[in-house]
Amino acid sequence: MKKLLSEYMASKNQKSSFDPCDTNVSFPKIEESILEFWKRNDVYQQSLDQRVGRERYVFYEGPPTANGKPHPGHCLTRAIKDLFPRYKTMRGYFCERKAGWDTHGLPVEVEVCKELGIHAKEEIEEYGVEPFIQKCQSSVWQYMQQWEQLTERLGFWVKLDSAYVTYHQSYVESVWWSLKTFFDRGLLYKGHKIIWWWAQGGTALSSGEVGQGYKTVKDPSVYVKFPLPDKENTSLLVWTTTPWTLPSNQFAAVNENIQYATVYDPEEDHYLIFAADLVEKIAAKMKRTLEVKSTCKGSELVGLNYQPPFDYFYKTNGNKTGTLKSGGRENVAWRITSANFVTTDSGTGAVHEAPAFGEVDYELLVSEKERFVDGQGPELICPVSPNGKFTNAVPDFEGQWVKDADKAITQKLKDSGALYLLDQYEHEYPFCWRADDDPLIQYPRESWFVKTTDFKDKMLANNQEINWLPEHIKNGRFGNFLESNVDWSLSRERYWGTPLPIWVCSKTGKMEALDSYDELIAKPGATGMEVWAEAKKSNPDLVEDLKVHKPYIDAITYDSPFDDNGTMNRVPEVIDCWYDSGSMPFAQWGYPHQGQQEFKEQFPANFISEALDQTRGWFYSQLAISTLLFGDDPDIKFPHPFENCIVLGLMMAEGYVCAKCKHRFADQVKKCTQCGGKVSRKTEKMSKRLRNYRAPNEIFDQHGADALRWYFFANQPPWTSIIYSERAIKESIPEFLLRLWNVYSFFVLYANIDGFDPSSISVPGQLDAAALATGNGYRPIQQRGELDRWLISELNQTLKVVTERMDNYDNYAACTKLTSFVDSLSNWYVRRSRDRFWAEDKQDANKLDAYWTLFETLATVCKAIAPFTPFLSEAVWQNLTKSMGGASTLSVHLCDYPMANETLIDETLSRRMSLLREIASLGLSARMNAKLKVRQPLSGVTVVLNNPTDQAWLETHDDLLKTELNVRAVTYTTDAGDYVTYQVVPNFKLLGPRVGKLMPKVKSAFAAADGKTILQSLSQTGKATIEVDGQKVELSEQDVEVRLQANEGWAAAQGVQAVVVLSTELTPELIRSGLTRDVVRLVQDYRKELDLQRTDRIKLTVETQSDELNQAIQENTDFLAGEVLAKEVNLNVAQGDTVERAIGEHTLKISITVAQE
RNA sequence: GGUCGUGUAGCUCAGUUGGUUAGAGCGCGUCGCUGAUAACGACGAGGUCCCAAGUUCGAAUCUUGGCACGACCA
Repeated sequence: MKKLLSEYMASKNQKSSFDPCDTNVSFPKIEESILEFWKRNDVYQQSLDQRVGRERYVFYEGPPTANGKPHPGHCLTRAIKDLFPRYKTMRGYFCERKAGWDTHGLPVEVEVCKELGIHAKEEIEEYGVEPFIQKCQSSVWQYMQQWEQLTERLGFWVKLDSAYVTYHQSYVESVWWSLKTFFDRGLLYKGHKIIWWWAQGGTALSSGEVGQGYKTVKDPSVYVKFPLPDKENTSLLVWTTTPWTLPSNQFAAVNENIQYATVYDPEEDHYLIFAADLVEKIAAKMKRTLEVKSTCKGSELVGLNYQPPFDYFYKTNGNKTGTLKSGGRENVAWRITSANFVTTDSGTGAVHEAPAFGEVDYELLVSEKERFVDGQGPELICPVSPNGKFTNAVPDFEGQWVKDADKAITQKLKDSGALYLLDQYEHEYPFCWRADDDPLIQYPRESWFVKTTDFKDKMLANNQEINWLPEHIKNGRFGNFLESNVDWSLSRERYWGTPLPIWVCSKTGKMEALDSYDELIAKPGATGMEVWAEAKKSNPDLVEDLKVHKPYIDAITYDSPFDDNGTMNRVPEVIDCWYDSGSMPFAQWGYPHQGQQEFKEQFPANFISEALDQTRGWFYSQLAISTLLFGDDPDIKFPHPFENCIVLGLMMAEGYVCAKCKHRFADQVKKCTQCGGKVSRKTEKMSKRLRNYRAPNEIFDQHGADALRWYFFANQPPWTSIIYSERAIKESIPEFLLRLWNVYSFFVLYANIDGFDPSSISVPGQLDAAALATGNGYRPIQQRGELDRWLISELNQTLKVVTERMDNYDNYAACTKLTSFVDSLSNWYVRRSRDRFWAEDKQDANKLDAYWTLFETLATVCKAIAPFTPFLSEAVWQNLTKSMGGASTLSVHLCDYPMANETLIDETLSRRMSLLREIASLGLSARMNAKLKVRQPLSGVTVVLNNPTDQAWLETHDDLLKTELNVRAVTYTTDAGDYVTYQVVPNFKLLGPRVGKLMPKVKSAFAAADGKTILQSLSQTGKATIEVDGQKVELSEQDVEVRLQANEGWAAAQGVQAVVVLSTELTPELIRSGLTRDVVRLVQDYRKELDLQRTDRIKLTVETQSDELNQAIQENTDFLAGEVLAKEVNLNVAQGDTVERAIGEHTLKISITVAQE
């Protein structure tokens, strides 16, 4: 029955259908050759070409910045971005994938500054904007090669050579077009914004930068009296930790809903108003007794005027009033207002407001301003210059750095009697991350804004139509962010960015926006183009795109259309680089100056995916720009510019940290190499600084791109945070990739031995069912054996689920299904079919069925996993189709995605087979429990089913169970007598709603009742009753569930559907049979020890004093000889090299000599 | 401080509209197989489903309040 390896060796010399495959597979090596194959045949392009004219599936690439090395997080993004376009392409869509690069912005400038060893803005100016920009432009491509390499190595199919680049002229002009549109529609305006300002460096810091520089510091904490003219001898007690902002005070804020107390301070003979909850605390600080005279709600204080502690502005404007929109007049400043951000957590419950130096303060000013008729409200007071020093508006402190002035200001408050209490306050305060000792200040700067708030409702409506994965992003993080939308602060006082395309008239200050370079230079009186021309002349390598950048674009001026003597100059700002990337839906085509057709066909995107950190980044910038630009167009429906968005989780690194010295290790170590401390596992944020992750290339080289991809796709839904651990990646290989590979190599091994030749198919193509049907010896599925039908049924069931899940962007569930199918394929189909592959007759129909079934399954699985693991599937496909000499589809990636043929899904068979597998598993479990190893044959098992429906079918599979369980007989019974107790439990789902509160009592009634009686009644009459509290509850068959309980004293195992009971009685004959198997095992071990070839035939001598063993071997000589390839078996005195072994109490000596052929 | 998310086995994670025996893989242990063989397979141990209260006949699942962690924002 078994085939000799020598035949296999011989078959190698014949023409074989498949290249033999190495069981010691190296996936990385295979992948390299597949990459080569794809490149040679331009397979990606072919996959597109064959879909031209089909419905499009539009993918937008969120542009990465290539000025840093790619890290594992980028692998995940790129893997997901590859998966769905590949899948959709196979499903028949036309899916072009244009790459893109984000190139502008502060991070690029910072990199260049680092390289130049400078950091302040002045230093950039000193170095020269022109060479600086040129450096930025080239620095952007610093790691380009690594990015392209990663992209290709990961198998991310994307058009790199036609990538869009945000600094390209066409891109910039497209962005200009959108800005001009906004400008012309009045959506672009200039306003103030309070930003974190590095005064010494003269630049703003982004929130990310600010976040890096927090330090714990002690600041003065001052409690200041703000006298209330309307209340005699009474002050509002106000608290601040920035005394330097007091000269700029404009309001005091209270919370309308907090209770405020008027307290009397006998030592000062003065009344103070502050939050009632804080009276004790402040009294304690002052070490005084404060008497509460009355309390009131904050709302009663709102509107009162006060005298600020400094009168630099108050003396001229203190009594200024303005007309309210609601009618009436009110003081424009130095008035108590309400603000709900005021709390009693610290301070006094009354907050000093200096709108110039606090973002919330500023918002308060803006909302105050809105209450007044235009032009009559409060104006911003800012007596500090951008260098952080007081101006002459505050003569007492003029020229002092504000933080230094804190002391003098506090002293002055003391002198004037305004200071009530001086304390210290410890808190976190931001410092410049580049100049450690420079505290940042909040400071107002002029900035250009996009009026996104006008479109809030439209953006929300647009958002509602987007399919977010995970769903909670829609109304959670992203929705909330939209709800609290503020106008987009667009401009940056920097150098390397898209210039804001607004030109101002030198005479009138009137402005216009332009949207192309050609339009600019064609303007009447346009001059300054020579600056670029000269730069280009002296360095012909300069890329043409730089001419639309600073400083060249700034050099160009033209005659003002607004005033005959005026000149138009560009405003100095560049724009936020997020605006660049958010414009890609149209700017990637240079729309509308060019690419109108492309835009029309590829807007909006069906699919995008980025990580969670893009919520306020690219996801928002795209949605905002798109909604503002196209939201009013009746022809463009929501959602746009993207329909489905997978929001990826953040990637964590697995590391090991020493508990003692905090030293970090990438690999697991037993003890800290630095201090010998205990090292424990820790997952934390990936960080370049900690170097707590392995470079992607190392993973590719050791485990391969498919391993990494499959790990990403199959181990968790993509939106959970993913731990990037080499260990985990490695461990996920055997479960799927290797298991599939083993099945495949098993197939190749035997197909070659038997000369199975699939090239008999007349038109192979994609090896679909119709093509296969023409093969030699191919029989329709229905005519094949049960195992084959079962496998094909499972296969189609799998395809059905996988396509359903993938259509819902659920790659995780799809992979789970594929994994379980490959498990069934390997551990049931192949395992149970092995002897068919070993069958003697090469033309045996049953054998050919096995080949065709496995071949079809492998080919189909190949196609099904192609989007997930493109390399492995290609490698298998190439070999499966090798013999067809080009008549089959060139690449698996040019195939259509396999769809389920539902007529081949046999649910009954599927159910039965899983029952059979369960019984086998129970049998093994019972053996384990009874400590009866599988090698020991048993006389039989008894299977007790709790539902006899499938018994007849099972009985036809006795042989299978006999082999699996090594028993001589299998019997089924429904009356298990002593083995089993029937337990009848209520069907809670059905009975629960019906009996309601009676349920617990029903439950105990069931427990008390005799299961057998109920079952009998049910099987005879179809119903039964059970008594609860004197009430009768009618039961139908659906109302109960039967459970079997294996009784004590039997070697039995119970499952959900059956109990399997072993016959444990061992006859001498059974024991001898088991002993023989033990001998086989020992001999095989010894063969291995002797390094014998698997094909070597031997002469075996066994010497033993045990009569029983002698008898066993004599009875089973043929079996023994067959198993160990022995030409002869002797029971003599062992000679030559012998080993002594024992089986239980039997000892034996074994000697082996290789038999000559 | 706010918002969002997460908390289930040693680890990484599933868990469908609430239904009473909570799953998978890895790891670990025991064993098997030795013609897929530097593989492979079976079985097993391991859980206060973060805590508490509530709703319900019934809660890992729903509600509320805590706690812890993470992210974003302030």
